[in-house]
Amino acid sequence: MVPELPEVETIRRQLGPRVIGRRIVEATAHESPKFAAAVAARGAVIEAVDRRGKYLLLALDDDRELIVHLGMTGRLLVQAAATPVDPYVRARWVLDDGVLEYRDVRRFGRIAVVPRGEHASLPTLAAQGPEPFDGDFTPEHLWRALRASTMPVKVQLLSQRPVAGVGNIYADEALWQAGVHPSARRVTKAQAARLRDAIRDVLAQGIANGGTTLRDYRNVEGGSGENQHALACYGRGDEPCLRCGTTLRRIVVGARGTTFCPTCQKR
DNA sequence: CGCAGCGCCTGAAGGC
DNA sequence: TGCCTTCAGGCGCTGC
Repeated sequence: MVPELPEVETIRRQLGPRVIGRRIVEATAHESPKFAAAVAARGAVIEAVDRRGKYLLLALDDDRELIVHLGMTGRLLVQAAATPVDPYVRARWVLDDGVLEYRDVRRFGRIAVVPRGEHASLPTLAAQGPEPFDGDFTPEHLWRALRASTMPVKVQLLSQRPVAGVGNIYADEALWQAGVHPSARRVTKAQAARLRDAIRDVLAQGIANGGTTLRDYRNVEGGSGENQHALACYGRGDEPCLRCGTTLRRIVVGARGTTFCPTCQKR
Protein backbone atom coordinates (compact mmCIF):
# COMPACT_ATOMS: atom_id res chain seq x y z
CA MET A 1 0.00 0.00 0.00
CA VAL A 2 2.42 2.56 1.14
CA PRO A 3 5.89 2.80 -0.32
CA GLU A 4 8.33 2.59 2.60
CA LEU A 5 12.04 1.93 2.53
CA PRO A 6 11.85 -1.63 1.09
CA GLU A 7 9.53 -0.53 -1.71
CA VAL A 8 11.61 2.53 -2.56
CA GLU A 9 14.81 0.48 -2.43
CA THR A 10 13.29 -2.08 -4.80
CA ILE A 11 12.42 0.73 -7.19
CA ARG A 12 15.89 2.26 -6.83
CA ARG A 13 17.59 -1.00 -7.75
CA GLN A 14 15.41 -1.51 -10.81
CA LEU A 15 15.60 2.10 -11.91
CA GLY A 16 19.38 2.49 -11.92
CA PRO A 17 20.23 0.31 -14.92
CA ARG A 18 17.32 1.76 -16.88
CA VAL A 19 17.99 5.48 -16.46
CA ILE A 20 21.61 6.08 -15.49
CA GLY A 21 23.40 7.77 -18.38
CA ARG A 22 20.13 8.75 -20.04
CA ARG A 23 19.45 12.36 -20.96
CA ILE A 24 16.06 13.88 -20.17
CA VAL A 25 15.10 15.35 -23.54
CA GLU A 26 11.56 16.41 -22.67
CA ALA A 27 9.63 16.83 -19.43
CA THR A 28 6.00 17.52 -18.63
CA ALA A 29 4.19 17.69 -15.30
CA HIS A 30 0.84 18.15 -13.60
CA GLU A 31 0.22 21.79 -12.71
CA SER A 32 0.14 21.15 -8.95
CA PRO A 33 3.11 22.70 -7.12
CA LYS A 34 3.78 19.21 -5.79
CA PHE A 35 4.83 18.05 -9.25
CA ALA A 36 5.47 21.10 -11.41
CA ALA A 37 9.21 21.12 -10.63
CA ALA A 38 9.62 17.93 -12.64
CA VAL A 39 10.04 19.96 -15.82
CA ALA A 40 13.14 21.67 -14.42
CA ALA A 41 15.10 18.45 -14.98
CA ARG A 42 14.84 18.81 -18.76
CA GLY A 43 18.16 18.66 -20.56
CA ALA A 44 20.09 16.98 -17.74
CA VAL A 45 21.73 13.57 -17.77
CA ILE A 46 20.88 11.20 -14.89
CA GLU A 47 24.16 10.18 -13.25
CA ALA A 48 23.00 8.10 -10.29
CA VAL A 49 19.89 6.81 -8.55
CA ASP A 50 20.21 6.99 -4.77
CA ARG A 51 17.81 6.65 -1.87
CA ARG A 52 17.52 8.36 1.48
CA GLY A 53 14.79 6.90 3.67
CA LYS A 54 11.71 6.89 1.45
CA TYR A 55 13.07 9.55 -0.92
CA LEU A 56 14.56 8.73 -4.31
CA LEU A 57 17.42 11.02 -5.30
CA LEU A 58 18.38 11.12 -8.97
CA ALA A 59 21.70 12.90 -9.34
CA LEU A 60 21.82 15.12 -12.43
CA ASP A 61 24.98 16.07 -14.33
CA ASP A 62 24.47 19.79 -13.64
CA ASP A 63 25.05 19.44 -9.88
CA ARG A 64 21.37 19.28 -9.15
CA GLU A 65 19.20 16.37 -8.12
CA LEU A 66 15.71 15.24 -9.00
CA ILE A 67 13.92 14.16 -5.82
CA VAL A 68 10.84 11.94 -5.88
CA HIS A 69 8.73 11.01 -2.88
CA LEU A 70 6.03 8.46 -3.70
CA GLY A 71 3.58 9.49 -0.99
CA MET A 72 0.80 6.92 -0.72
CA THR A 73 0.09 5.82 -4.26
CA GLY A 74 3.08 6.98 -6.27
CA ARG A 75 4.73 4.72 -8.85
CA LEU A 76 7.72 5.18 -11.09
CA LEU A 77 7.45 3.30 -14.35
CA VAL A 78 9.84 2.99 -17.25
CA GLN A 79 7.85 2.76 -20.47
CA ALA A 80 8.42 2.49 -24.16
CA ALA A 81 7.86 5.81 -25.89
CA ALA A 82 4.75 4.51 -27.66
CA THR A 83 2.87 3.69 -24.44
CA PRO A 84 -0.30 5.79 -24.08
CA VAL A 85 -0.31 8.18 -21.09
CA ASP A 86 -2.92 7.29 -18.49
CA PRO A 87 -4.79 10.07 -16.62
CA TYR A 88 -2.96 9.53 -13.33
CA VAL A 89 0.51 10.23 -14.72
CA ARG A 90 1.63 13.39 -12.90
CA ALA A 91 5.07 13.76 -14.47
CA ARG A 92 6.71 12.36 -17.57
CA TRP A 93 10.36 12.50 -18.51
CA VAL A 94 11.13 11.53 -22.09
CA LEU A 95 14.63 10.08 -22.12
CA ASP A 96 16.94 9.65 -25.08
CA ASP A 97 15.99 5.99 -24.69
CA GLY A 98 12.59 5.27 -23.15
CA VAL A 99 10.22 7.25 -20.93
CA LEU A 100 10.16 7.61 -17.15
CA GLU A 101 6.69 8.22 -15.74
CA TYR A 102 5.49 9.24 -12.30
CA ARG A 103 1.96 7.97 -11.69
CA ASP A 104 0.12 8.93 -8.51
CA VAL A 105 -3.63 8.50 -8.20
CA ARG A 106 -4.03 10.40 -4.94
CA ARG A 107 -1.31 13.00 -5.46
CA PHE A 108 0.23 12.58 -2.01
CA GLY A 109 3.68 12.35 -3.53
CA ARG A 110 6.10 15.13 -4.32
CA ILE A 111 8.74 16.01 -6.88
CA ALA A 112 11.54 18.54 -6.43
CA VAL A 113 14.63 19.62 -8.35
CA VAL A 114 17.24 21.21 -6.10
CA PRO A 115 20.97 21.90 -6.04
CA ARG A 116 22.54 18.61 -4.99
CA GLY A 117 22.25 18.12 -1.22
CA GLU A 118 20.15 21.22 -0.61
CA HIS A 119 17.18 19.72 1.16
CA ALA A 120 15.86 22.67 3.13
CA SER A 121 12.68 22.72 1.03
CA LEU A 122 11.99 19.13 2.14
CA PRO A 123 12.19 19.35 5.94
CA THR A 124 11.49 15.68 6.60
CA LEU A 125 14.27 14.66 4.22
CA ALA A 126 16.63 17.18 5.79
CA ALA A 127 15.94 15.78 9.27
CA GLN A 128 16.14 12.06 8.43
CA GLY A 129 17.73 9.82 10.99
CA PRO A 130 20.45 7.33 10.05
CA GLU A 131 19.89 4.76 7.34
CA PRO A 132 18.82 1.56 9.11
CA PHE A 133 21.65 -0.54 7.67
CA ASP A 134 24.39 2.01 8.33
CA GLY A 135 26.80 1.48 11.19
CA ASP A 136 25.60 4.55 13.05
CA PHE A 137 22.15 3.03 13.57
CA THR A 138 23.20 1.40 16.83
CA PRO A 139 21.03 0.26 19.76
CA GLU A 140 22.57 3.12 21.73
CA HIS A 141 21.58 5.62 19.02
CA LEU A 142 18.00 4.39 18.92
CA TRP A 143 17.69 4.44 22.69
CA ARG A 144 19.01 8.00 22.89
CA ALA A 145 16.85 9.18 19.98
CA LEU A 146 13.69 7.74 21.51
CA ARG A 147 14.55 9.20 24.90
CA ALA A 148 14.66 12.68 23.36
CA SER A 149 10.87 12.80 23.09
CA THR A 150 7.91 11.61 25.12
CA MET A 151 5.83 10.88 22.04
CA PRO A 152 4.61 7.29 21.63
CA VAL A 153 7.38 5.16 20.18
CA LYS A 154 5.45 4.44 17.01
CA VAL A 155 4.83 8.14 16.37
CA GLN A 156 8.56 8.72 16.77
CA LEU A 157 9.44 5.99 14.31
CA LEU A 158 7.04 7.45 11.74
CA SER A 159 8.68 10.88 12.15
CA GLN A 160 11.76 9.50 10.34
CA ARG A 161 14.04 11.06 12.98
CA PRO A 162 15.23 8.07 15.02
CA VAL A 163 15.77 6.10 11.79
CA ALA A 164 15.01 6.71 8.11
CA GLY A 165 12.49 4.83 6.04
CA VAL A 166 10.06 3.19 8.48
CA GLY A 167 6.35 3.69 7.71
CA ASN A 168 3.14 2.30 9.13
CA ILE A 169 3.50 -1.29 7.93
CA TYR A 170 7.09 -1.90 8.97
CA ALA A 171 6.62 0.02 12.23
CA ASP A 172 3.87 -2.38 13.28
CA GLU A 173 5.96 -5.34 12.18
CA ALA A 174 9.09 -4.20 14.01
CA LEU A 175 7.28 -3.29 17.23
CA TRP A 176 5.54 -6.68 17.21
CA GLN A 177 8.78 -8.54 16.60
CA ALA A 178 10.57 -6.59 19.33
CA GLY A 179 7.69 -6.96 21.80
CA VAL A 180 7.32 -3.20 22.30
CA HIS A 181 3.92 -1.57 22.78
CA PRO A 182 3.30 1.01 20.01
CA SER A 183 2.06 3.58 22.53
CA ALA A 184 5.01 3.20 24.91
CA ARG A 185 6.54 6.55 25.78
CA ARG A 186 9.70 5.14 27.33
CA VAL A 187 11.72 2.15 26.24
CA THR A 188 14.51 0.42 28.11
CA LYS A 189 17.94 -0.09 26.60
CA ALA A 190 17.11 -3.75 26.11
CA GLN A 191 13.88 -2.87 24.31
CA ALA A 192 15.70 -0.35 22.11
CA ALA A 193 18.25 -3.01 21.21
CA ARG A 194 15.54 -5.49 20.28
CA LEU A 195 13.72 -2.81 18.30
CA ARG A 196 16.89 -1.87 16.42
CA ASP A 197 17.37 -5.48 15.38
CA ALA A 198 13.70 -5.90 14.52
CA ILE A 199 13.69 -2.79 12.33
CA ARG A 200 16.65 -4.15 10.39
CA ASP A 201 15.05 -7.59 10.14
CA VAL A 202 11.66 -6.49 8.84
CA LEU A 203 13.16 -4.00 6.37
CA ALA A 204 15.68 -6.53 5.08
CA GLN A 205 12.92 -9.08 4.64
CA GLY A 206 10.81 -6.50 2.84
CA ILE A 207 13.64 -5.77 0.43
CA ALA A 208 14.34 -9.47 -0.10
CA ASN A 209 10.66 -9.94 -0.96
CA GLY A 210 10.60 -7.02 -3.37
CA GLY A 211 8.33 -4.86 -1.20
CA THR A 212 4.79 -5.18 0.18
CA THR A 213 1.89 -4.89 -2.26
CA LEU A 214 -1.42 -4.53 -0.42
CA ARG A 215 -3.07 -2.38 -3.02
CA ASP A 216 -1.14 0.30 -4.82
CA TYR A 217 2.55 -0.45 -4.67
CA ARG A 218 4.15 -1.62 -7.89
CA ASN A 219 7.78 -1.81 -8.91
CA VAL A 220 9.34 -0.17 -11.98
CA GLU A 221 8.11 -3.01 -14.19
CA GLY A 222 4.57 -2.71 -12.85
CA GLY A 223 4.98 -5.94 -10.89
CA SER A 224 3.87 -6.66 -7.32
CA GLY A 225 6.02 -7.35 -4.31
CA GLU A 226 5.66 -10.51 -2.25
CA ASN A 227 6.20 -9.28 1.29
CA GLN A 228 2.47 -9.02 2.00
CA HIS A 229 2.57 -12.79 2.50
CA ALA A 230 5.25 -12.44 5.18
CA LEU A 231 3.53 -9.85 7.43
CA ALA A 232 3.05 -11.09 10.98
CA CYS A 233 1.13 -8.15 12.44
CA TYR A 234 0.08 -5.32 10.12
CA GLY A 235 -3.44 -5.80 8.82
CA ARG A 236 -4.03 -8.88 11.01
CA GLY A 237 -6.33 -7.27 13.60
CA ASP A 238 -8.76 -9.84 15.09
CA GLU A 239 -6.49 -12.66 13.95
CA PRO A 240 -4.32 -14.73 16.33
CA CYS A 241 -0.81 -13.61 17.22
CA LEU A 242 1.64 -15.92 15.45
CA ARG A 243 3.75 -16.05 18.60
CA CYS A 244 1.24 -16.56 21.42
CA GLY A 245 -2.20 -16.99 19.86
CA THR A 246 -3.75 -13.94 21.53
CA THR A 247 -6.15 -12.05 19.26
CA LEU A 248 -4.30 -9.07 17.79
CA ARG A 249 -5.87 -5.72 18.61
CA ARG A 250 -6.39 -2.68 16.44
CA ILE A 251 -5.99 0.80 17.92
CA VAL A 252 -5.18 4.29 16.67
CA VAL A 253 -1.76 5.75 17.47
CA GLY A 254 -0.84 9.15 16.11
CA ALA A 255 -3.90 9.05 13.84
CA ARG A 256 -2.71 5.85 12.21
CA GLY A 257 -4.25 2.43 12.26
CA THR A 258 -2.10 0.24 14.49
CA THR A 259 -2.17 -3.50 15.10
CA PHE A 260 -0.42 -5.10 18.07
CA CYS A 261 -0.50 -8.08 20.40
CA PRO A 262 -1.77 -7.19 23.90
CA THR A 263 0.17 -10.13 25.36
CA CYS A 264 3.54 -9.86 23.57
CA GLN A 265 3.60 -6.05 23.56
CA LYS A 266 2.98 -4.96 27.14
CA ARG A 267 3.09 -1.25 27.76
C1' DC B 1 11.62 24.69 18.84
C1' DG B 2 8.46 20.86 19.50
C1' DC B 3 4.26 19.44 18.55
C1' DA B 4 -0.96 19.42 17.58
C1' DG B 5 -4.11 20.12 14.02
C1' DC B 6 -5.27 20.40 9.49
C1' DG B 7 -5.40 19.76 4.44
C1' DC B 8 -4.30 17.34 0.59
C1' DC B 9 -6.50 13.36 -2.59
C1' DT B 10 -9.56 9.50 -4.61
C1' DG B 11 -10.68 4.52 -5.13
C1' DA B 12 -12.53 0.83 -2.46
C1' DA B 13 -15.57 -1.01 0.71
C1' DG B 14 -19.47 -1.08 3.64
C1' DG B 15 -24.23 0.41 5.00
C1' DC B 16 -28.91 1.21 3.84
C1' DT C 1 -28.68 -1.43 -7.88
C1' DG C 2 -27.12 2.95 -6.51
C1' DC C 3 -26.08 6.53 -3.52
C1' DC C 4 -23.78 8.06 0.57
C1' DT C 5 -20.31 7.67 4.17
C1' DT C 6 -16.11 6.09 5.90
C1' DC C 7 -11.48 4.69 5.48
C1' DA C 8 -6.59 4.38 3.99
C1' DG C 9 -2.38 7.87 5.60
C1' DG C 10 2.92 10.57 4.58
C1' DC C 11 4.17 14.88 4.79
C1' DG C 12 4.16 20.00 4.50
C1' DC C 13 2.35 23.91 6.55
C1' DT C 14 0.46 26.94 10.21
C1' DG C 15 0.13 28.53 14.69
C1' DC C 16 0.55 28.01 19.64
